[in-house]
Amino acid sequence: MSEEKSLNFIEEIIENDLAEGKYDKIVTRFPPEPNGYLHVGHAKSICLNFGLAKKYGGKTNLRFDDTNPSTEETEYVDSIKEDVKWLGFEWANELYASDYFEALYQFATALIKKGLAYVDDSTSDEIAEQKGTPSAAGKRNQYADRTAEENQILFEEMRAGRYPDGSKVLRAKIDMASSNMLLRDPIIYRIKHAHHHRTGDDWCIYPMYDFAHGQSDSIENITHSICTLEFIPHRPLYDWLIEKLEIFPSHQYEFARLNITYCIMSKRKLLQLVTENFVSGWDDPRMPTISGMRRRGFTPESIREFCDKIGVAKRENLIDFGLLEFCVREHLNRISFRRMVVFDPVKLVITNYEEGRVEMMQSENNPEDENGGNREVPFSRELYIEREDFMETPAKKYFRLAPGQMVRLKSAYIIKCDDVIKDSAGEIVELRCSYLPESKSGGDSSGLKVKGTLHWVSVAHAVAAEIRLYDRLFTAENVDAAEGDFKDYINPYSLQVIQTAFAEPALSGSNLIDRYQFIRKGYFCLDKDSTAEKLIFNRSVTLKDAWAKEVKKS
RNA sequence: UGGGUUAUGGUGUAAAGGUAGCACUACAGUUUUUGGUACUGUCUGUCUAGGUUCGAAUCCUAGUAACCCUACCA
Repeated sequence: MSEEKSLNFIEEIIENDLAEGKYDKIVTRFPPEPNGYLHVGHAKSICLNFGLAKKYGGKTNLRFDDTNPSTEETEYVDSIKEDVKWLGFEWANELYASDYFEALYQFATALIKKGLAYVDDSTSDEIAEQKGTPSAAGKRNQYADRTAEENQILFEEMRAGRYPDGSKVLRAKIDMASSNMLLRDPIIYRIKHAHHHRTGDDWCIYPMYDFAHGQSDSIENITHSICTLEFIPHRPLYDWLIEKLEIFPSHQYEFARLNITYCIMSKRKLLQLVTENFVSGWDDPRMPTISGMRRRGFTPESIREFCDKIGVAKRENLIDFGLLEFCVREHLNRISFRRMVVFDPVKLVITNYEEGRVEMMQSENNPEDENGGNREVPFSRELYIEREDFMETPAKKYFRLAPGQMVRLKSAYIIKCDDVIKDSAGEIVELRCSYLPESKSGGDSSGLKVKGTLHWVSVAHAVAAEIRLYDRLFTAENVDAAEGDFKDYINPYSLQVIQTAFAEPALSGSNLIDRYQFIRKGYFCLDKDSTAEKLIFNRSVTLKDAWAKEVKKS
């Protein structure tokens, strides 16, 4: 059987907890804030949280962390649900931090009663000032001395809308001298007279992250609350609140977020790319968003495989984008239909092939799939081949077409180039070739072996298509570490459009879910911009190209 | 002389005192009607300096580096 895979540190913690009988079942959650679209970094978290529950027989909630009405929208909620589902996961419950606003308010009241929270009238500047710095302790102000009764009344009045935004906050009373800034009497409620996408105008005070997240975890009996490294300093506060509130003890564990070369993973920056029109939208195929990758033609299987391969640990990492591409190719190779499309055509005439004759050639849909079947490809006297597949004076080791040189036309005949026709500018306009009738695919009795095989499309049967080729969105390997503004590193050539490529007729019936390999070109899928009149294909990823490497070397 | 976290090939990630392994990348080859796929092989690594031990990536001591923490964001 398969060798047992080593556990990541979170799996180890869970297996220990389970072995000790700390829990019967584990409960995890995926807690996005609905203020942007999900990206591949979220995919890592989704695969982790849902994957753990699946592996250890537990469940996972989808919980929207919607405590800041000024940045959150229903559009984002909808996109997040769609993306999680598309990735192949099912949540046990669809929940919202805003469902708990009343419970959270009661928790705050409990803290006030215990003398562990107070209403502070200071301005935000004053609060920042009194907070000190990492190396200098903060100071408590006179508001911290208010009685529980006074705080209770003030907090009720805050809720009732008696005070304007920013005039008062509720703070936990912990330790202004703590070396952990988050324990220096953190703000847990602020006044925001803002319309919330779910609770409307019911509230004008909203809990802060630290007073919502852990409490929501606790309410849902989350056993393992998994987040990223930057929340490590929040853990003492997370634990403090649970302890003082005497509620279900959820525990927080932190792992390193995903970074990928030539990508940005900050929602703020991605939003900027969208609003400033550097890309066509959140689902632009160049975006590292789940919706972008979906439109690009990446499969959920390949993204899950990627998340599995990158592992889970606590050290900062920068994953090679090539690994994602590898996972995409690996899956697409198994499932995609092979088709022929010529991007940059040059006409090829087979002089000894009868005019008007058309043969339907059989070509396999997928050599990786024995049961994949064949499709028919029309062959005739006039064809298009790729301009780069001919060289008048061939480079060494070039085994494509050249004067006097023979190649096979994929699933058809072996041909030989006899003549090159140029226009007055010296541009090649036509290649005149002859074919070997006895070399037909499937019944080749020519005895000849040729090194090159070319893809082709019959001129008379060609279907026009637009092709969109994508390259990395940024020119810097580590965009976040690069000097200056990230927008300075946007790759101006990240999108290249081929207006008119020529496709074999089988492609005319394409639909959005089909995946293709355009032979010798790469993996492609239909774009949603396609119409009945116009086919548009996105390149998901190129094929590995040994010849390109060879050329680069010299 | 603030606190916290992390250091293993080019990139990730394993090894819980006992052969430094796996994947990607790179390179070389075999097969091939895709210069694809598949297959085979090769290169490259324990942050530094001491110490404990028969034996250290792992334990101890002292350094070094990177990242995080001073939002009424999450």
